[in-house]
Amino acid sequence: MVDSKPGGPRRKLRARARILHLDIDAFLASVVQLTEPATFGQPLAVGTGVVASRSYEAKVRGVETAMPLSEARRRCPELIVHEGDAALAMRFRKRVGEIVGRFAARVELTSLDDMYAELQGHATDPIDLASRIRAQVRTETGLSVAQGIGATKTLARLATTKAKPGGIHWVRPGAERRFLDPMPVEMLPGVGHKTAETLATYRIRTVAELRLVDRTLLAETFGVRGEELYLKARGLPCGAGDFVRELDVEHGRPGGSWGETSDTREISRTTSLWEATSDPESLRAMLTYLVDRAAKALRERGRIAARLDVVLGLASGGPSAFEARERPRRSPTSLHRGIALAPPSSTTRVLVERAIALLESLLDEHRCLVRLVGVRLGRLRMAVHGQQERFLFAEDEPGLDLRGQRIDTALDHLRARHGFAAVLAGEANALRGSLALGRDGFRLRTPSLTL
DNA sequence: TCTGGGGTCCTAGGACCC
DNA sequence: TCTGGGGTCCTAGGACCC
Repeated sequence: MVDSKPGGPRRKLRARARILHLDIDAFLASVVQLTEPATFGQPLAVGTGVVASRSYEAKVRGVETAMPLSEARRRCPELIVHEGDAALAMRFRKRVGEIVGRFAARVELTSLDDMYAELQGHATDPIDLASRIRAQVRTETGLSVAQGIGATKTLARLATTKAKPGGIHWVRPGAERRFLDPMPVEMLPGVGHKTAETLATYRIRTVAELRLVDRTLLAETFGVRGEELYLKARGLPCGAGDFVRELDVEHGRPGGSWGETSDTREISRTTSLWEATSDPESLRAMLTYLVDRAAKALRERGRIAARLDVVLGLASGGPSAFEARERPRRSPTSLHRGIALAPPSSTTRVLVERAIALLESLLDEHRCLVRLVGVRLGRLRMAVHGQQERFLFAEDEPGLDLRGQRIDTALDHLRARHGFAAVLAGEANALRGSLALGRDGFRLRTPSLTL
């Protein structure tokens, strides 16, 4: 490549690229503390089963994220446990995104509580810019943020971990290796439990040690990820994923400067059940509800799905003792079945029908106690607008449900005005009575994370 | 201490076609 | 009647992230 030589255009680009990573401190817990004054200043954990987020006061008492709540309570008996509210959190997140968008060329919202921004040029001191962002977020939302600045996303994100809570850390050009070298390898994004374990067998524990490993050896051992490790250990950008991505114009502010990424690959909705069950009727009801929610999210993003997967999480024991005796093998903890959708669809009625068929086939083959139900819509593509679709396909095209589409359009409008619960899809109505129903839908097991 | 939900990306093996 | 190889798509599963 021409531009790979020293001093070439790519090198210049890299030197100039400046990415800011922003992470909202103790996000879900902070949202609760800001909206429920009684919890302010108290040790607070948000989550169901495990800690999704905890306040500073809980942290200093030894409560950590991802820790089972039982353990958290043991360490901190006065802990207040809150279910959280995903919809409310999303509104806070959106406001933070808007604020950052005033200061940056573009913003990419990556997860619930963090985002990347691309800073323009060298005109402004990045520390000064980050300070202004922090002050503005504090003023307008009450939230505290930590920020990292670096030449790549990886560097910016690692800088943020140094800045927590509430601080700002800039990895200046030229200081990358000094910054990375002492870190344990598992701090590099992409190095999880398994990879760290494998590296440890080679006595590789820090980034400095990782940097001594031959490039081809890494590639042979870890494949594509090995190549990425080589680059990340040097603070070099690895692929398009290390630059701030394009925005979703439709889903973000029209013509605006921030949004979610435009290339969403899949949309899934999953929930644990309040009680494990093998009752096909209640499983169908819950799956119908989840497909309806996922389909709505799909349409909001102007997408259709060419793939649908159903997942069942099994209660301990997996298949029944009877089945285990018949076919002695390690019992699976989950069952999964998927199908390609041709033509692709975003129609609730079509998607529900397919999902239920998959569920039925799983239940026919396995006798099991189910504790978790989920649906995933994948292979997403841009939707063709309804009007055009009518010209492109005949009314009787199999799998294309024009009546269903009209129903969805009406449904989406109705729900935009009166809330999701205004109408429920077919079998989902069976959940009435057994689950609390609010304006935005049923209260599922984990309200802090389920939309 | 034994557990949440929503994502991304990679790989392996099989089906199928030319 | 038996024999090749490559490309592509599909499915299932796993590692990893916050």
